[in-house]
Amino acid sequence: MKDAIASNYSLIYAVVAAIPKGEVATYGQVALLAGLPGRARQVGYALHALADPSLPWHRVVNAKGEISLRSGGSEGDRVQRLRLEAEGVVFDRCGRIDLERYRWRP
DNA sequence: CCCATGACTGATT
DNA sequence: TAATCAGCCATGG
Repeated sequence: MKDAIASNYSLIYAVVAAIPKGEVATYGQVALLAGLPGRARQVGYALHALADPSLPWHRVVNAKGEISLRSGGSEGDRVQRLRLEAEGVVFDRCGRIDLERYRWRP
């Protein structure tokens, strides 16, 4: 899977990198902006394959405004929340984000 | 080529 | 608000 940069992933990464600090975007949102409407799943797949710490992937959450847990039992989910809180994003008691308030609107 | 899996979404109940 | 169902498609075996 070395051809990741040769696929639409580049576009996905570009969109993720364009998310303003303190805001979040859903997978569907990223997919749409990346020119892949309805392919939210592939966006998640792309992020799963990603391993770039300089990319603000933590600003990408699912449609419910929750942190998507990934396989592997990584600590990523925990880090994601901490990073978002560090940017001013507030989680409710259920660990969810108010999308109406923090959702990125380009 | 076929099959199973997956950081998902949206409508419906 | 939460749970369920069906649809989406790239990736790997």
